[in-house]
Amino acid sequence: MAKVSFREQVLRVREDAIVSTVNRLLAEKGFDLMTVDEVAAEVGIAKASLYKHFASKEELAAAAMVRVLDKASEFLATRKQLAEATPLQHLQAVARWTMEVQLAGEMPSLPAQNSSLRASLASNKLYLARLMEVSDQLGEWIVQAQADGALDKTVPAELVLYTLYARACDPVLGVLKASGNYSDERIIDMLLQTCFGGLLTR
Amino acid sequence: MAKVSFREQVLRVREDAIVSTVNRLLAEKGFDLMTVDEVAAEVGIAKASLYKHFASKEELAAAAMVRVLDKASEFLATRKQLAEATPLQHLQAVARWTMEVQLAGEMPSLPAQNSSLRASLASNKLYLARLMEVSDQLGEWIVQAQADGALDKTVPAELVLYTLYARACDPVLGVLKASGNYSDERIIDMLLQTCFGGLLTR
DNA sequence: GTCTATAAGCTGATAGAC
DNA sequence: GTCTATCAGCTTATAGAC
Repeated sequence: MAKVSFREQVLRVREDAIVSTVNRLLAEKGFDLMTVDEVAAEVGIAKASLYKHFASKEELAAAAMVRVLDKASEFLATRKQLAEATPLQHLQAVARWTMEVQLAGEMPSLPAQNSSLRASLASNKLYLARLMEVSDQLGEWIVQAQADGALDKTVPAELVLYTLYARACDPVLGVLKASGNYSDERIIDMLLQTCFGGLLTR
Repeated sequence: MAKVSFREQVLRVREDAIVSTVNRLLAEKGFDLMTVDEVAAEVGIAKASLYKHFASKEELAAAAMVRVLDKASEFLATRKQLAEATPLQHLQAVARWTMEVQLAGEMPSLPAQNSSLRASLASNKLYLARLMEVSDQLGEWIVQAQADGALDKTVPAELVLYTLYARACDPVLGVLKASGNYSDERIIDMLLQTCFGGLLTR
């Protein structure tokens, strides 16, 4: 019993090391340029051993996404404690947090559109479950923010949700950072402004 | 002389057929899932012949992007004839046009972030030249729209530009279309609203 | 000469033997 | 766990057809 538990713990620690490495490489180079050989080498195990833990390169990426979604869930939970904050403030805080993660180089960058990954993620139970968990919490705040008049009621709640997700992996962040003209904080402030306030003069 | 001209014309027609096929496949399946074998087969030429025209898979994609940018330039030119339209109306018309192209399944879908393509495009003279051409015209309208008070002056012009480009390949369009809840026109109207007007109540 | 067909080299993902 | 195939897909080389 204790032996099994210990073995399981070792496995969990190793998987954790794998996912950490994958997360970093995905943020650095993206899914295409990350090779499984590279992951195995950095973790310090054989490539075949990797495949004992994860059935495919796609599942590696999915595991990284699950971890990020878990971190997001944590963040949402801490926000929920703040009784004095409005739903809109929660949503803006989440958007800010996702951009901070991205600019910190900790957001896995996956091909958004058609790819082998898309199909794989769409049928990954664990990923979908975490995504729904996060979406449910965000959806709650979105509906509340629309009810209290902060968010535009003519925009469907699902579009608001997708828009927030899109900001979490917005390539514009990277372009602005690469230009070197703005601090990370300024980039995030500007993106929040265009996302919530739009491009038009208010 | 006439012989050379004829030969050149044949080459141009063939390249046109290649780029058309590549454009369609990129829109359908994306860069990753498009294979060079597939392109050659659909065009009806040998793969080796393909490599006479284009040196790599990346250059095939670049050629498709150049074509789209040319179409965009044409569109900008026709808009410029409309003397009575405001700069803001021009910008909104362009954003609408890019979304129409995307929903019509004619927008090449490339991996936005880190990939072999990114580096290749960044050093493709022809692509960069067309991109700059389009950006210059858009930049003119952006500056004018900010000057006449239509666009928010506190948003740097370059961020406005990047935001418009991002809308041209926004994955949110595809997600909304896949949901089946909205017509193409409604999707575009909503995206225009959130892009220019923001999520907040006005 | 240019296009075609074919095949072979290379890299990277995946599966199986040990 | 490692080591060793296998397979797919990009790229290049070779040889023959018009």
